[in-house]
Amino acid sequence: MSNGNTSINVLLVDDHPLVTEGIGACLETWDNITIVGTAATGAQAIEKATALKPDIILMDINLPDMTGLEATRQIKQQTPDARIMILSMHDNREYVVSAIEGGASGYILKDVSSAEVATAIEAVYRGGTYFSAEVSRSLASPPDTPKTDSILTTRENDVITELARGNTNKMIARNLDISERTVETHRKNIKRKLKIGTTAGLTRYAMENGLLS
Amino acid sequence: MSNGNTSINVLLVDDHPLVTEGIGACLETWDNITIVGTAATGAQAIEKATALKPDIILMDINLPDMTGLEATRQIKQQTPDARIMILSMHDNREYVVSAIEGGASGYILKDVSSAEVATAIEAVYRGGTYFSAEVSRSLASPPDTPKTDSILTTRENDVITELARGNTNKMIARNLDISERTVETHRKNIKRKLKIGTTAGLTRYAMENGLLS
DNA sequence: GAGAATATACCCAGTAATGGGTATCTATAC
DNA sequence: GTATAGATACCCATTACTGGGTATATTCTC
Repeated sequence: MSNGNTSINVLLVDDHPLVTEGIGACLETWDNITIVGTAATGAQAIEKATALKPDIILMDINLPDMTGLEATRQIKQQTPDARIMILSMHDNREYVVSAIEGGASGYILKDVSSAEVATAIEAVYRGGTYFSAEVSRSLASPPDTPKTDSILTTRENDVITELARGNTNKMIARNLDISERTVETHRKNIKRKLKIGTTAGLTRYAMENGLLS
Repeated sequence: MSNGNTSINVLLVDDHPLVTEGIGACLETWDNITIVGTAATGAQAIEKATALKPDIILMDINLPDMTGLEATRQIKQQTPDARIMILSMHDNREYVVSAIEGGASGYILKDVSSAEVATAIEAVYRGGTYFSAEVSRSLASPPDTPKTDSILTTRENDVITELARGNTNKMIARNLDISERTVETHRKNIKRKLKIGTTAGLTRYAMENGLLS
């Protein structure tokens, strides 16, 4: 990648000097990346972000005084143009979403190569966002709705789904090709099993359990 | 970025020759990117993905025979290691999520610079995922529940909330210190305004509009 | 074979809700 | 003063649903 680059100034934030030095040494082998500073706490990071005005801040999540996410939020508040990438062991969705919402432009797992980190830095420097592959997968897939392992029978699930869609017993009977009395009976059984006494309650249950997809 | 690169072979998929040629010309100015082929349809893309084995496939969403997302899915099925980036005018969340779920490693808007595209290509080539900034923001933030600004009156909101909690008209009357007849009237007005005919429907509405917090 | 679960269907007397109205009072805007 | 909106309340005939049952047939498990 040699199409006219200037040096990207990077501030490294991590409370482990071994990590800071290790990553710093690796990145400095890339001829358009310069490590302009390091910080071991969130407060230091915030201070040096202002003082050094780095192009990119590489932020660990676990800092002794505050989370990297909180430091990110504060830095983005005082310097909205700051480009912050999170470096983390964790790929869980909540962290990733919080990081993006807090203004982070990247989220990299610590198990990737320094080449990938360097590429990520350049990608973010150019205005995009970068995520390790596992991270973006967890971002795209919300946690499954907990489907109860269902105390309702197949037919009862049919009936509650119909009911929650607003169908009368008469309509449900027609839709499921059974008698209205059967619908009533299923309805009674559903209420007894779920200990829910009203149509509104059953509707809520159906929604909360993903029966209305 | 000159730390030991080989050339990245790129297949361009777009049904507009101007786009294909334009992007192709821009990318070829980067000395580690080679355009090894172009395709104007999904079927061609699938065929050339197998024949040319490019490192990266740059896929437009709108193709004449199938969506770029569908072509992506099929290519990933036959070549799971293929790295596909979507090129699109659209930053909407459904497309982005579907692209990731279909196996895409990147999603770039067509309004970004060729430098950003080249960087994205390299980022994806190295194993990460890349998104234009606007795209990752829409990915992190599910659409706000549309809170209607509210065609229901204050009292009507009270009643629908009570109703969705499963209270009978009698109970609602007691809770709100009004007559049952008034509850019925409010209920009629709510249904008319929302064009929703059933308790189940109103319950769903209440849930979807955050009235049951 | 016995028992349980599921699906189907019915009865009874009662409650709950409905659509289509009507009406009054108060507050606000013009 | 007039018109409108919101809150309150009512009437009527009807539909929808309910709790507490009862029952039969089928399938599966022990």
